[in-house]
Amino acid sequence: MLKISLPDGSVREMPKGSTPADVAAAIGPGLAKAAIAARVDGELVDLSRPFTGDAALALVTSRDEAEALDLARHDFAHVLAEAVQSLFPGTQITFGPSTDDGFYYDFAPKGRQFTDDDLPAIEAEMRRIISADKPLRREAIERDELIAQWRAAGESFKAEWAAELPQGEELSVYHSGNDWYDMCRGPHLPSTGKLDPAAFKLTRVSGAYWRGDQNNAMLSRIYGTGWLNKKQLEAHLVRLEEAGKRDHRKLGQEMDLFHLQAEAHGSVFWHPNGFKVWRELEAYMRRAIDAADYKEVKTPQIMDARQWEQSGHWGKYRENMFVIPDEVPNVDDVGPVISGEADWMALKPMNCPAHVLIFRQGIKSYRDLPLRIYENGCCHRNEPHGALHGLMRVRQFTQDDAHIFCREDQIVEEVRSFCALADRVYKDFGFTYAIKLALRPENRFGSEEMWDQAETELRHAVAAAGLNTAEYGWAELPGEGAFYAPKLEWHLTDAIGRTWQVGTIQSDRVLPERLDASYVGEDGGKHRPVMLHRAIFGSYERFIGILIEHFAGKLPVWLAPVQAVVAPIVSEVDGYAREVASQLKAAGIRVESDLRNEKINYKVREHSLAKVPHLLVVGKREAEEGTVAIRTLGEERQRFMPLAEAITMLQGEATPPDLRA
RNA sequence: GCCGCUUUAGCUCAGUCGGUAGAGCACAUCAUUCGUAAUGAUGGGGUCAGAGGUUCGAAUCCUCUAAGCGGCACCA
Repeated sequence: MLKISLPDGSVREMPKGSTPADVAAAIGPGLAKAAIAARVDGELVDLSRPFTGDAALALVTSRDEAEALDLARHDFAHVLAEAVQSLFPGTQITFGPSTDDGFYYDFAPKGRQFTDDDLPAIEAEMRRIISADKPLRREAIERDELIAQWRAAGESFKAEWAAELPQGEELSVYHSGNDWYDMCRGPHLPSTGKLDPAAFKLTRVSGAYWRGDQNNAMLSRIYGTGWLNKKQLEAHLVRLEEAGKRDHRKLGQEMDLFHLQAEAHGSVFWHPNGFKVWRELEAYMRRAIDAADYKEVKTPQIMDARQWEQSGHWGKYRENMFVIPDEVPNVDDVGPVISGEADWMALKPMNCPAHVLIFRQGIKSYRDLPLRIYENGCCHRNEPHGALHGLMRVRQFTQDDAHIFCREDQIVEEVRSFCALADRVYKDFGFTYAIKLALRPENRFGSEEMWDQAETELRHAVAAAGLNTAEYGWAELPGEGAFYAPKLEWHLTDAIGRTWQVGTIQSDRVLPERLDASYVGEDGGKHRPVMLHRAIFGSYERFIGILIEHFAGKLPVWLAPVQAVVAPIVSEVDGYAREVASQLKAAGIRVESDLRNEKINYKVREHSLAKVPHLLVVGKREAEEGTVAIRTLGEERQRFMPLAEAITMLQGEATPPDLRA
């Protein structure tokens, strides 16, 4: 007999060969029905997996939501694969995991790729398989035998994969009924009928490279979202819809902030409203860097290719650079082809080399360090076309970029104080964040010792700032550093839980070396400074995009392009409305007046949709009393107050957070 | 760059079987002076993304190009 201990401390004796399902049945029919998997000695396994000895057992039911969701999504992926192979014979299966909100499966289709139009039929077939309540049965199988089976079945991707698993390893396949199986580690639900046929939806198709490598075959990926029940699915679809309403591209158009067009694709046309937000951010950042003893500079947009060669960008980054010939073209030659030998220039993709060139002017002493050089640096990068996305990924952008030149022994303190500065900034905008350390990538400059040292310093600095904790989502990301330095990364969490990588600080010894930056030390000798690359917003474009989505367009008053609109009810009080507007303007409020011959309902609607924070309505009563009726965005009530009081209130709200008492 | 889809008025979109382009909003003019999410009437506005092809005839079918969207890959 086996001794099976349960979470409540009790122990059950079970015959050899029995399974978690047998224990569930022994406890009661209700539990037997509710159980979907088992945790045996901490490991999640099938209900039908026989015990191999005495064990601690915890039965998993749909109340264990995290496990249940993952199991269900994994099963949905299998059902999807089975459905596709049944509808499209000859399609090869490859790989299909669960995701944060559902699942996907990658197929190598026969003939053509799948399209959205295929989804309804596949969904219907999936529902049929679920309704058929097919038992999911695990079978252990020896590796070479499975490879032979996959080859015989024409499943070359599966065979390739199995062939890379260790020789002689026992693998497992899961059978769905008697007519379909897939290689899988498991575990799975006992049968397809445990899935709710109304709790999933196929959402889109896309291409995906086999094993994520663009040199490999392009597969056809089908995405779905999957849940435990219909209610959860519907709640998820509502969340998607809400997220769609925050889309900065849509809000940017509605609020007349900016536009993009084909003739300058990947570059932003900032409209007057959008640029007001930009200017407010720029002013905020200037106050921050002035207070932190940075020196602001402005450097050339275009530099000679030889300079980029020396910095290493020509070798490592040229694919992403806009390169132009350095010659005055003969007017007659200016046509589709520019021929002849040309020296090359390139638009800067980064500001760092230019900042080193400023550092190099004149002799620097150790007394000058740390020297913090800041620039609102406009960079151009020729990004892969498929990567462009609204304000989030553009080809021309402006970074809040700075480079701190310092001695080795100043690194930890500089990084620590940067952490404090970044913390202050993100809190001013209402974000929480996580910090990650991106470690050396494969494609890199510099020695192993240098990377060891740089990575260790950043770890120390984060520890000194007390940020290497779970609270700050501390994690290390192997292989994700820049080609010249490891990076600390700040990942913001927005109002609906999405994360955005914005800020970074990187400790770099490569560029000072390549561009021969040096300072005179206390010993009178020449020394190499370390260069810390750092940004907080990342880029103005992207940061504004994130702000728009975070606030769903309802920017805080200090950032709102138009902070208040004065709207008279009858034209008789236009004069008073003008007076109100002019007093607000004199008080530094970004105000507009809406004197159009429209009903107040119309004006309320229009300015609400435009997300103006405060609408100041004035009628005969207000004009007589010298008051205003304030309607604040998102509220239906009105507040009546004397004009002077309203001005004080608006001034308070319009004060940037760093200037508040 | 790769896979799929899309592109019609300033915006959102309709346009059947290939027969010569429509709505709402916006805009303009006129009327209306109104108390918190759309006042009414009238009017102007289109090389149907671009190029080529099939056809008596193309927004519609085919090819190419460009851009956009969703992913993949990329992301200092």
